[in-house]
This record gives sequence, C-alpha cells and structure tokens, in this order.
Amino acid sequence: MHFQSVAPKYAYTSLNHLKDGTIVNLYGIVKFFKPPYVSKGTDYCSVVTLVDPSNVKLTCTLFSGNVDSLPKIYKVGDIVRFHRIKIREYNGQMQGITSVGFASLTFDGTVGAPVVPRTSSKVYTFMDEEQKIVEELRVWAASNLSVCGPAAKLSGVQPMLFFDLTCQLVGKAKVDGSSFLLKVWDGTKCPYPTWKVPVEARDVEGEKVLLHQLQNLMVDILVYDNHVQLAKSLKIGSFLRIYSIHTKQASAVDEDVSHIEFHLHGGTCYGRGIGVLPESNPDVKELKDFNFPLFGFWLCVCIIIIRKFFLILDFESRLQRCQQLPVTVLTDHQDLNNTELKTILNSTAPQQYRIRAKLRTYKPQKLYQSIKLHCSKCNSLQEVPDGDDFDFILQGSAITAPNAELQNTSWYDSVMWTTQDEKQRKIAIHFVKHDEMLQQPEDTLLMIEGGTLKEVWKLTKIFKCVIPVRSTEEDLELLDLSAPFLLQGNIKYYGCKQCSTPKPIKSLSSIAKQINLFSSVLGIELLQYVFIMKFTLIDGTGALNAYLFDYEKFFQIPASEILSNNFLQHKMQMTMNTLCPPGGKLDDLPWLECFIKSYNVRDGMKHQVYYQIFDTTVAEDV
DNA sequence: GTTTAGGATTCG
Repeated sequence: MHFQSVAPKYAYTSLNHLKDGTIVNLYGIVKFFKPPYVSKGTDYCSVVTLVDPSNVKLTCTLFSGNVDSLPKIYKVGDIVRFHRIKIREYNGQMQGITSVGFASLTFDGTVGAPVVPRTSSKVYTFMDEEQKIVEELRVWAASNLSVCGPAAKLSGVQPMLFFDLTCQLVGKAKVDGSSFLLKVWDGTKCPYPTWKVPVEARDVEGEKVLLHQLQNLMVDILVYDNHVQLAKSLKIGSFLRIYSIHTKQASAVDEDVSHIEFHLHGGTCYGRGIGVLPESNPDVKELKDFNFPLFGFWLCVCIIIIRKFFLILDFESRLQRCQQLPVTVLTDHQDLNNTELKTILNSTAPQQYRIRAKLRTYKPQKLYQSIKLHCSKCNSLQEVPDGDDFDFILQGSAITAPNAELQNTSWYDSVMWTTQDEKQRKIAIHFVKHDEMLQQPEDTLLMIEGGTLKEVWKLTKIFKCVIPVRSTEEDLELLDLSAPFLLQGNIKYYGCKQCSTPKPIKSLSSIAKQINLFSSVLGIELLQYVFIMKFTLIDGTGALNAYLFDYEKFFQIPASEILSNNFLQHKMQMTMNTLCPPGGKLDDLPWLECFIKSYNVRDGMKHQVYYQIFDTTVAEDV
C-alpha cells in the first residue's frame, strides 16, 4: 500500500550482533540507568544498561544538551527503542553512545500495560509491528529477569540503606554552596523521628499553608554536589523519583532518641539522582491515592489536610481556654430595693422584683439534663439528640452512594473515594469555594456524604463548618433534622422539625461565604441550646420556685458548648456547688441577689403564677 | 562534528 511505502523501514540489531564502529537501531530492557544529570562538560548525561533476549548486556552513554531528548526512563524494567546509536568497543566490551540523529522511545515494561511511547520526538514511527516487539520483550523480561520488590515508602523506610522514593516536592531551600534541601512527601508517615535540616522557615520556597500542614509528615532530603543544580530547578508541587537516597541513623547531642537522616550524596553511583515524573505516571497516580483528577491548588491543599487527617488518628485536644471560676451572684441594675419572698408570693403577677435569697435546692441535679433545645418560633423545648441518633441517621444515608452528577459544580468542588475496608463505602466531600481558600483552607465549608460519625467528627476538628448531606437525583439535601444540619467545631446545630422547611442545598451557593445566614437560607428554624433549671429560693419569710431559662448569661457558659466540653461541665458543677453546697446547713448557704419576674399561666380553669430569673449573672470573683 | 562518562553507593 502507498502508506506503507512512505514509512521508513527500520532494521533492529539484537545485542549479541553488535559490531564496533556501526550505527544501529535496537530494542532493550533497562537493567540499570542513571537519570539524566548535568555532566562536567556541556551536556546532560544518562547512562543506560540494556539487556535483550540474547542475554547480552549493553551499556550506553547518552549525551544531549536538551534533557528532554534523553530517554524518559523511570524504572528498571522499562523498555527502550534507540535509533541511530553508535557502537564502539571500550575496555574489551561493546558500548553504545549517542550519535547524530539519536532518538529514543521508552515504554512501561509491565505486561498488559498500555503500549504508549514516551518520547520528545514530534515524529516517530510506531506501528503494529513495534507494538508486538514491545509486548514480546515484556513477556520475556517477566520470566527471565529478576523483578525488584515494591518501591519503598516513607512508612517503610529502614535506617542504613539506600532506596528510591517516589514523592511530591513540597518545599526547597538553599543550605550552602554544596548542599540543597528538598522537603518531600509521599502520602505516608515515617515511623521514626526524622531529621530536620536547620533552615529558616522564611528561606523555604513553597506554599506556606502546605509546609505548615505537612511539617510532621514530609521529610527533609539533603542533596549534595552535582545534584544541587538540578534540585534548584525543580518546581514546587512536581512529582519526583529520587534514586538511591541514603538513610542514616544519627542522634544529636541534645536528643535522647536517634533520628533518621535522608541524604542524596554526590556522584551518580548506582543511579543516584533525581528524576521528574509526569502526572500520567502510574506511580504518581498511586501517590495521589484518590481516583479523581486534581482541580487546582487549593483543593490539593484540602485533600492533603484530609489525608493527613485520616492518616494520623491521634489528635491533641485543643487546650481549653482558662476561665475564672465564679462564686456568688450579682445583679445588673441597682435601682430596685429588695423584696421579701413572702411579699412576692402574696402579690399578683406580672411584676419584677429584686430579691436576696438562698438557694435551698435545684433541679435537675444532674446538670447535663438541664440542657435543652429551644425553638424561639414555636417556643417548644426538646431533648438534645445523642450521638447514637446521629450515627443511625448517617448509616442510613450512607446506603445511597453519592450521585456522580452532583460532583463539582460552579460553587463547590468535590472529591470522592472508596474506603479501603471490606465495606467499600463511598465517601464524597464537597468543598464550597471561597476567596480566601488558599490562605486558610480550614475555613472552607464542606459537605460530606457517606461519612461515619467518627469521620464527620474528625472533619469538624479541622474544618470550620461541616454539613452532612445526601444525594437525591436532583440535588444534595440535608439529612433528617434529628441529626445536626451543621457542625461547627464541637457544636452541633439542630433545626426545629416543626418550623423548618428544608430547601435544596443549592440555595447555599449564593451565600456560601456567610455562614451565619446558613440556617435561614436552608429553610431551617435554628434550635438554640438553653439551660432550664428550677431553683428553690428561701429568705426566712418564704420559699419560692424560680425557673432559670438561660442561653449563656447566668453561668457565663454557652449552653451550646457544655455537652461537648468536660471543663465547662466541671466549671458549672463547681458553680452550683458554691451557690448550693451539697449537704450544707441553712446558715452555710450563701446569699444570692437576683432579679425575678412573675407571670401568669392559665390552663383552662387553672391559674398559676410562675417566677423566672432574669438579668442575673454569676459573679466572677472568689 | 569536541567533551562530557565509560554503572558498581557517602563519609557532608
């Protein structure tokens, strides 16, 4: 056919038929290689040792002023096709060397992998015949060459050895004339303490947020001498394979435990060097770990934070802010005179009084039972749902897999992955876009589908706002309102089932930046946490039951925070113990000054006067 | 149409 006559026909020489002084074309399996490095002359150099089914080896020394025209070999076992390589004899052995017009193709050596050539040539011949040769070489290599084990990860490094690391460049810094620092991460955590090269944070090039987030995960690799020039030119965020890193166990004078140092020594022995991997590389894909395309830098940051989160399961609880313990009770306005309880009991309601009384007893004695949820619209009170309720609702919603159609919209970006366990649960996280994302990724509002109670809880530890959602056919929607519709730090926000009319999540797109508007936009009537207590007050003239209905003012503790905060619970118990010492005699009880108001409640024919404490705060002193 | 490196771990 006409087309065939146009394509040049290449003859390939097997490695046992090479002759001194010839220029040939050949195929080979990479047995050894040095990734391109800067030579002492004018060019880049790469040394490649090949083997083929004739079982003869050929070491080639390849030079080029353009690093891209050297073969793109990433690992031993890759298959190469060289065109126009010159054969010479050197030290009694055949040697390959670049000649004019040298060109190369490189293929993954894995049996069954797509046969896609890596090359810098714009034009090259590659047809069915060539594809067949590559596939045959793969099969031959699989049964005749020893395969190296899986590449080492940071999580599997051992002291005192050399290994290749596939990783991402997070930061870099100049150290001195002969060494350069690379800060890299491979998605895992080194089990040993790792060495930190003393470099000022401001001298490290890289994304500050990322460097901060990954400070305990990434490792410092000090590269020396001939590798410095290449290291300097590396782009932050690029994927690297660093060959023959030396792990050295050492301990500083002031350290009890030894640490591991990572060195890329000078020279190119054993292929020591640095290679840049394209994003299409299968090992890079594995490194990214998630089966989704990357959408941009800020999302990578969020993903890395999440990954960090799922990797490190131990968290230091935040330091509780120190708060002074209050003891007695003060009043706000001072214009009213004290009124005896007897007088109050004999008066008609409604009226307001200032009183001086002692707290004889109070209910409920178990203080956590005093926390309720209050709807200011319908005035209903309800118990705070417990974690089991939430877990049950999350489990129910996780049965439906995230709808792929609802991933990545104009106002949020999504990541989805499948859990590694036997349940193969699908989790989707949707990051609502906002302007300051890059500076403070933790400020991102996110929505989660398919998460467990533990996962949702952990996410709230780093991200400001988390909304649990599920997919419908058209939109994301809130879960049952027995579950919190929004989690902010330790606080779970609930909506009133009676008064809320949940709207589709897409309503959020317009106000995604204003978190305080969430509930109204989503059609949720927000339930507020309140303390409800009954105080029995006495003053020697009579006894009166007054209700405390308090969001925050009386105890100076937000009712919303008490259930998730042991410190605040303790503080509240101490306060009550001071106001009403357990087992205390009447004389031992402190005096309380407070405002109460009386009001009428009519239920059919029954009429009753109730009393409620207002404008009163527990004092801060003593 | 020259050199570079020519596989075989640094010693910081």
